Amino acid sequence: MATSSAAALWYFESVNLYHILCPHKVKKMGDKHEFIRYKKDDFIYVPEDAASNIYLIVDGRIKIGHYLEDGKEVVSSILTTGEIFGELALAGEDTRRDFAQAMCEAVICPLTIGELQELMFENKDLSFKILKLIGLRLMKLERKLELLVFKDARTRVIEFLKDTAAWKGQRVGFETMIPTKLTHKDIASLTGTSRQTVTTILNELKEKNLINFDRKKILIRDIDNLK
Amino acid sequence: MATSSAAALWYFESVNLYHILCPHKVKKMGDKHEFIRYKKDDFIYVPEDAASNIYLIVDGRIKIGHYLEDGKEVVSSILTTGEIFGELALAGEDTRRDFAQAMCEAVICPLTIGELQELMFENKDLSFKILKLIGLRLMKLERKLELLVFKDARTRVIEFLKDTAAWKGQRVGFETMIPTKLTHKDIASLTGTSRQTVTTILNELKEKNLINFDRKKILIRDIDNLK
DNA sequence: ATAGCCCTGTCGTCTGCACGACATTATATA
DNA sequence: TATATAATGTCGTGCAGACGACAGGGCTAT
Repeated sequence: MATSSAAALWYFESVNLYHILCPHKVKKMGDKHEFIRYKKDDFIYVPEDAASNIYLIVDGRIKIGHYLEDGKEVVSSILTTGEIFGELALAGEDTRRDFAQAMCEAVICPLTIGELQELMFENKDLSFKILKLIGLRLMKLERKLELLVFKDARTRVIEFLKDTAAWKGQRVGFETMIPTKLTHKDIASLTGTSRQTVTTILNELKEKNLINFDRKKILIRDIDNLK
Repeated sequence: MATSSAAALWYFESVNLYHILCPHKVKKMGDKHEFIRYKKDDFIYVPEDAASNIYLIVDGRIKIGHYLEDGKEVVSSILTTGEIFGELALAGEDTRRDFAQAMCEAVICPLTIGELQELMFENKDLSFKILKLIGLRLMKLERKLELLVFKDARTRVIEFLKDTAAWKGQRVGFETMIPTKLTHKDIASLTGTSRQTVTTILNELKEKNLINFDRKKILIRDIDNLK
């Protein structure tokens, strides 16, 4: 179908700011190359914090999410090395509405929006890259919304697997291996389903020999025939 | 609650590009001020069209949405005078994934992304405004996602009424009047519920004297006590 | 006018899946 | 190596809300 073949590519595009930013930063700000190290479960920021930085993940896994009034945690994404978060600060967010938390030992490189805006003034290409970055986030979110609202739990989990496979998986022949420490609870939160449902669906897929998984990885037998 | 009082403002912020763009356009491009007139149900663009323009609504109401594989229409928003659409073209969208359709006679001012990028090169402020515009869309979408996924149908409809009231309503004393020709089906699509459910909820609220409505408007008695 | 169409209102029915409860098995920690 | 803690697997129950069906009311067009 046109929607998923023609349109598939944009979805996995990414804007690699890391390579653009870090050299600049080094050049411009001397060797003030700052890294911050976080321990497991440390928060990089929490709601109501001033949104004064964006962050590049140098190493580790970061969970982005927020809390509902009843205290329940909602995970909106889990990011790893090379990815960026907190970018809404650039688009005018003044105080954080979400939180960012290290899921393990992590190293983060922060950039103040001041610095970044300065860089953007000089480097028009960078401005467009950032615009693209945020636009991409918007498109992804639209897709997620559609998935969550119009598809049943099973489809949501499957699409999540496919997306993750395309994003982080290593393909060998027909099989795609996703190294991941995501728990069923994480997947549930990411797909807007309950933990039990995820367990059931995953086992059903394993049963049918469409996937296999253990606590360290998920293996998709044939990504094009997963449905 | 902190979430809805402190954070309420950003949500209704808008970036008025119209006033920034049109003068520029006039100055720069001579009097090549182009307007296109659409009749009811005309499409401004449809999926797979090249995404080469962004559009300012001069007059009329435009529906933005897309189609599911089964042909069902999903409305993502309904925009009116002064608002902008198609802005993802700026962020790297090459072909449209959604459609834009006139809901009545409408006048639209198109700008090619080429033109706009030129303007952005000269006018840094404009670049930031656009970044902000897209960032704002992103935040709105995040809110919508949360609403759709974690709230029940009743809350969704109520929040929709509140948002729309804040956005387009005219407040007189305690009452807020929303002039609108939205059908229950439209509201259903916008809130991710079924038409019947919308009808029922709206009538329940009318019953309780919290709102009143007919085919032309919705009247909210006391927006702060609507729940 | 009058025919046709879409909008609104109100039923039941049926189902996906959340959620609690619990057993079982891994993993972290002492 | 033992023990606490968290992750997984599998029930049953309950219910929000989608959906089909149909009836009446209001626009619109001819």
